[in-house]
Amino acid sequence: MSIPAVRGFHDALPEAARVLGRIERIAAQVLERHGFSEVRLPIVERTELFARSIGETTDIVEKEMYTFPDRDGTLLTLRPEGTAPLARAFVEHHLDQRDQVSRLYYVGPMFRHERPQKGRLRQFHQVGAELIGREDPLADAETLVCLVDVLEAVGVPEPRLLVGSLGDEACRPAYRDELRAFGEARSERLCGNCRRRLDKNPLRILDCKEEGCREATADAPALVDRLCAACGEHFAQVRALLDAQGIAWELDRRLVRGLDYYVRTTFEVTAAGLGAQGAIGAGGRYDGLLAQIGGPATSGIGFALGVERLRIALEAADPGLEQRLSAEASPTVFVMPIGAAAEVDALRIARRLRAEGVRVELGGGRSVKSQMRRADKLGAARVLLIGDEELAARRATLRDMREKADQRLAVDMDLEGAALVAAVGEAR
RNA sequence: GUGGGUGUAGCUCAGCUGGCAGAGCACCGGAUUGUGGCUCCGGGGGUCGAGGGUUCAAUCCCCUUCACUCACCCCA
Repeated sequence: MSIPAVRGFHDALPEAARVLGRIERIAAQVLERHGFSEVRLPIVERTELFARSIGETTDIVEKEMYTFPDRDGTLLTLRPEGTAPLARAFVEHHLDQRDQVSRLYYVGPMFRHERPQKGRLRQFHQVGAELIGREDPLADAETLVCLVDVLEAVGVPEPRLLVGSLGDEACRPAYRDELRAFGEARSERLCGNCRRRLDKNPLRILDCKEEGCREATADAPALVDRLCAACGEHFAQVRALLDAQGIAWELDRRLVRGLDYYVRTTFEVTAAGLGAQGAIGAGGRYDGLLAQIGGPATSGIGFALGVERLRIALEAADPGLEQRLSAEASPTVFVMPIGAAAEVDALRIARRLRAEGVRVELGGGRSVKSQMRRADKLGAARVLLIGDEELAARRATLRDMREKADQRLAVDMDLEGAALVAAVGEAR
């Protein structure tokens, strides 16, 4: 291989890109329907934005960021997630002055320097939606409903929605201390990793997949049982709203998120077929984030979906999806010039058909046989053949590729618009 | 960052205990001069991931390295 792509940075060739594009398009449609507007934000931000918002001690900031100095020495980072940049733009442009409530979404690449594996790339794409300016439970419920709507429209089979609450500054610190004490009391049963976590981020021991740790923490106190009155009430209302809508969700008593800015409601969606990476989307409430980066004391909640992971989930459940979408992209008409003299008319007719919305592939160059093979391979429904005979008569030969008999119908080469489409399309 | 698996044609892979590198599919051309699919015939294509070592001889054995992949960690 000459110059390979960078590790973890994948090319999406037409077949894959079609599926990815469809996912993004459908998601965007649903979000627009929910009142969200798209924003396009930079891929590069100052490193301090992520350090301050995501949290200095999170895995993302500690070891997963693509960080490099700009020419003047400013530390820049390829965005590892979308919420912090959006919050930055929100603050920078004083969007809170424009409207009490903002609903914004984005689609684009994110970068994390992790070891690649199934469903995990160093450059991947997310569709994210953020509802800023509302702190009432209805906003949480509405965001979750939106997430469910997107998943349904995209066609994710049997998603599992896990919802939990992380409490806030009023109740989490006390719980953290309690959990640390709980863990230290039985630290001999925890794995080395978890022992280390006890000090820095005790909540993580709940997330460990080690059998021993799971057993040791099975009866650990749960944050959802230690919420302060305000958080407890908020969560109860969110749950009630979800239930009233018949949304299928599961309480995750030990849901932990890898970003420090989350408070109260957090959630995660998983789907089958993703190997060890089950999550296709996640999100939560981040009431302190905007103030933390120098903005107004405005609350927000949002989610992000992993586009590549959605694709894996979709294709795991429907292996024929890629092929079907490719077939749909086949040209309807293959315009085939035979000889240089026919090229002018072939190109013109192709343009006329396309102007009417017909998918047209223009052939050319090679023998009739090889052009026919190509038309067949592309899945063209009809071939419009233009050679010397046709030029002389000003009538192109039309062949329906589904017919086996060698029938030949003539199409007036000087037709335009709907008449041309009718002549080509109605011939059988 | 750690561990396992795998690197042979564009793709999927075969190649027994070292002895000149193969198949299927794909691609290109032909089988009536301007008509596809099925069939038949032919063709182009390979530094056997890279570097080093052992050997008369290495795709095969040894070392190193790189890549891909799965898993851990963590996450979309």
